[in-house]
Amino acid sequence: MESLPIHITINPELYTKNPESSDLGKKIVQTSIEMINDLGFESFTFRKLGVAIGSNESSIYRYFESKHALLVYLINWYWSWIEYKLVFATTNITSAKDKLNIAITLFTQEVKEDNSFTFINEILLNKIIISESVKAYHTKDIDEENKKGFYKTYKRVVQRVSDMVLEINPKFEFPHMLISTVIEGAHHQRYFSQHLPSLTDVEEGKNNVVRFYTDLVQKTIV
Amino acid sequence: MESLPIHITINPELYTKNPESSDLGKKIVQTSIEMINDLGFESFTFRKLGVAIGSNESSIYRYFESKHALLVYLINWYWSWIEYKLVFATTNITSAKDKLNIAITLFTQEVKEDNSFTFINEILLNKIIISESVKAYHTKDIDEENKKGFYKTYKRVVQRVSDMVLEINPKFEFPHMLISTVIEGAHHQRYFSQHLPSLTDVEEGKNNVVRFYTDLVQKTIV
DNA sequence: CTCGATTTAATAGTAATACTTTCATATCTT
DNA sequence: AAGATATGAAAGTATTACTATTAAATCGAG
Repeated sequence: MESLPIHITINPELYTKNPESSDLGKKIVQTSIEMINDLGFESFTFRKLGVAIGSNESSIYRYFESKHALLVYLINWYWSWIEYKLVFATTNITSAKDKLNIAITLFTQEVKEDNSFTFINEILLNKIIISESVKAYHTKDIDEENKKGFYKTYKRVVQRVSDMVLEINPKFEFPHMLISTVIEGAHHQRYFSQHLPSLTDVEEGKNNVVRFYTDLVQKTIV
Repeated sequence: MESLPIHITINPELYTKNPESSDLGKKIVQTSIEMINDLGFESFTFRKLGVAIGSNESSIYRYFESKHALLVYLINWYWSWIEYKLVFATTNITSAKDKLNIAITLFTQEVKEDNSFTFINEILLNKIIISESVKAYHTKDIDEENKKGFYKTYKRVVQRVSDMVLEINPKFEFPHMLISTVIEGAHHQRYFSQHLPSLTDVEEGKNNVVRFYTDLVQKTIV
């Protein structure tokens, strides 16, 4: 699975010029991931990115109209990638319970390998999702952006897994709540384990996040 | 309970000058809550607040060193208030299960009344917690601020309720994860229900958030 | 290989933000 | 009434998040 030369297509509304269409574009995305990780989203600027890649600020603006737009692009890329992994990993598996467990693991485990079939480092991107993604959708423009389809990929992933829940228990009332709780919850737990450890029970090498949410889902949907 | 003239004390590290010590200070806090709700945290500025209260920007800086500091103050006020309600509502209740249910309800229900024993509107403050609180602790300075005790109140509330979980099932491995998942999850669900409804199953007047999390906790800790 | 189109770079500029500083004035305290 | 403290007014700074203009480099088609 990991080495297939797949290609992730991103909704053209999410960029001004497709960053995949040029070396500069790829460099922008690739380096922005590193810099957002290092500096945090607030301290990251297009000016600094320009300096880092030896390119001009104004050139970056031809690809993304703002750093917010770039973050939204990255988030969409991430969810497209997760969706691909999800579909691939659950194809030909008949048991709904097995499929659901695969999905929960995918959402809650730490990303530890960069498949490098693209210019995007998935380990770092996962870290950005954990630390910065809430900033993308907690803005005053959320409704407008949602209308434009900026969060479609994420919503589609939640829908797919909610359907698995309903396959197991068609009477379960809150499948979307459950799945979005697991996804956002797992991100928070990873963040807390680094910065506010007394809010969590994560222990090195014990896979607690995956175990906790897997168990929680199984018990809740009965 | 609601009409007791209680007083909430805030850690002095969280302000430069105590806003409760003057009319101006109270007006700053009171009006900032309204403005953050109206404008969102990003568009809210001390300059705008100064205009709104007919006071000078520089005077506001004498109370809070930045708008981030003000947000952290508000969050702490909120958690102190919740802690008070929690302790009050669970005193003299012997059943650990009952206590836990009271706590979960407190965390997940919408705040609908402003007790107005203070200058703070708790309905609006709850909305700020839902929409903006993640911005307070998703910053590069989190570790430093955590060391200074900025998030102590929140952590103490989580600890109290984790202890209730352990009272019911002393072998449960992940009490902190469970409680922080419920708290953050409930905030997300409220936010999603307004802005990204396909990520949730909230319905008007059906109390779904409370029901979902109450049920989830009961099943998970067994 | 060259002409025209496209892409990128360089430079400058703008409005707003998030403060800081200084000094004057008002108010409150004893 | 004097001194201390709180607030206001005004100006200033560095940075941000862009936009605009023009020139240079590069690329692709005939």
